[in-house]
Amino acid sequence: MTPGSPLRERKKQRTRQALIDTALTLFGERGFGGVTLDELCEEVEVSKRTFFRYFGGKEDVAMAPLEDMWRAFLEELETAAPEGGPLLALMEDSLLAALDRVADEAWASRALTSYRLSQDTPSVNAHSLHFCESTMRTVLEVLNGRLDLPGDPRPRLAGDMLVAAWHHALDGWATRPGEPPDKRELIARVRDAVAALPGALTLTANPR
Amino acid sequence: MTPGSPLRERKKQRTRQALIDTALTLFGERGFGGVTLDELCEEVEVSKRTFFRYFGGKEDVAMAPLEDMWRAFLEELETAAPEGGPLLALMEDSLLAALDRVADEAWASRALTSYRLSQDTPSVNAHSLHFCESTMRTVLEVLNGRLDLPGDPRPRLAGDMLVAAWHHALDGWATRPGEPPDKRELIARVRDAVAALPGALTLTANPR
DNA sequence: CTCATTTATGCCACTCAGTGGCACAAGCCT
DNA sequence: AGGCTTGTGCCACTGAGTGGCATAAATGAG
Repeated sequence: MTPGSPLRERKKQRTRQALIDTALTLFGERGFGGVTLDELCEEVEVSKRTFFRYFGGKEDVAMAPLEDMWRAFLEELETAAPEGGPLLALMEDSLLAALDRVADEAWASRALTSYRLSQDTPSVNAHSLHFCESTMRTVLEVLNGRLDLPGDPRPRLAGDMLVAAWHHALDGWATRPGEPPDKRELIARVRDAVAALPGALTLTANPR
Repeated sequence: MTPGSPLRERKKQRTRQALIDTALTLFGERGFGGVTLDELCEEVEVSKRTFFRYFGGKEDVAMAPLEDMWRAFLEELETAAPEGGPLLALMEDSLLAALDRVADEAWASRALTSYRLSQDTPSVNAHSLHFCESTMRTVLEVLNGRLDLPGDPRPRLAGDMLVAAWHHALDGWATRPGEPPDKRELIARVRDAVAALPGALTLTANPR
């Protein structure tokens, strides 16, 4: 990010990234439950105590790429000029901007592994959902400070809709056949999912 | 439920309910993290090994009332006649039917405790969200078997909207001032939250 | 360059959730 | 009563996560 001055900071970032990369590699090979923290720490040559100074838990390191994106989303909302307009579109724009900013080629591949881990490991999935909801709460607080939002249920419901669209986009992106993972495609899928929301609301089904 | 014949079955249900009641009481007093499973098991006079034959984990016993309701929701969808109509309304009806069936006075009070625990204990919240999503996936599979649904994103997005509305209804219900907890009010709040979904989609905000 | 201060790390011992295996007891069937 | 099935208790074990304290590495001032 900003490898400018502080030597110490760079070391920390390197350690953090080493933990993420190694963790994703090992989890990808043997599954989340097939790797103990002791193994991971030994591989990175770091004490377990140190691991917990970088991550809140085992699940966090597995979801780091996606969590980083959500944090970027939050920053995007905090720094963007408070324009008016449809709330959902506003959040969508910030999400896409965050995605565009944080995602390089390596990110896409890491994010893919993260998502797959979350899909076949209940505790990781649970943690991931919790992180989303938690971030969305903060998002709504930030927006409340910058926009004139009603005290309604509606802002929160709009936020949950964005999250739903995001999850669906990610799901389609991760299970699609072709390699390699591409960030442009993910962006397109987010757009499509958000655009599908109104249709989902009124969808009518017939008996079989 | 059906205390008809098998003595063994009744004993099991009694043990299960004792675990739930005692757990919610203790968690309510000292918080989720302030009670160990050993304490809980000692109180109920059951071995820890037995606890894990009834519940998948510590979080499960805390969320048992709400999880029971979701299971009832699923049954409702499986047994109800497959009528056509707006998908969201269909799911809403089943949810309300399940709520009406499972919730007596005692349930409301237990559910309230459960929800509060989920709100101030991250791991419980995470577990709860995971359970919802997991159930909703099953719901969509069931509906796919009984209704002629498109392969679209839309059914899934509709499901997530219902979940969002449910969460919001529960939130308002749990943080409302008056006592005691009332199931009718919860039902009304679910209706309101679902009705607010279209407005959330198009909500427009102005800068402050 | 050196010393004091700050900050990150390592190590150790500990709690507690969750699991596997096996022996035992309680409900069940005829 | 008899065996048969099923639920329970006990025990030892793994692994995540935490607190405390000593050490080492970066930083800043002289």
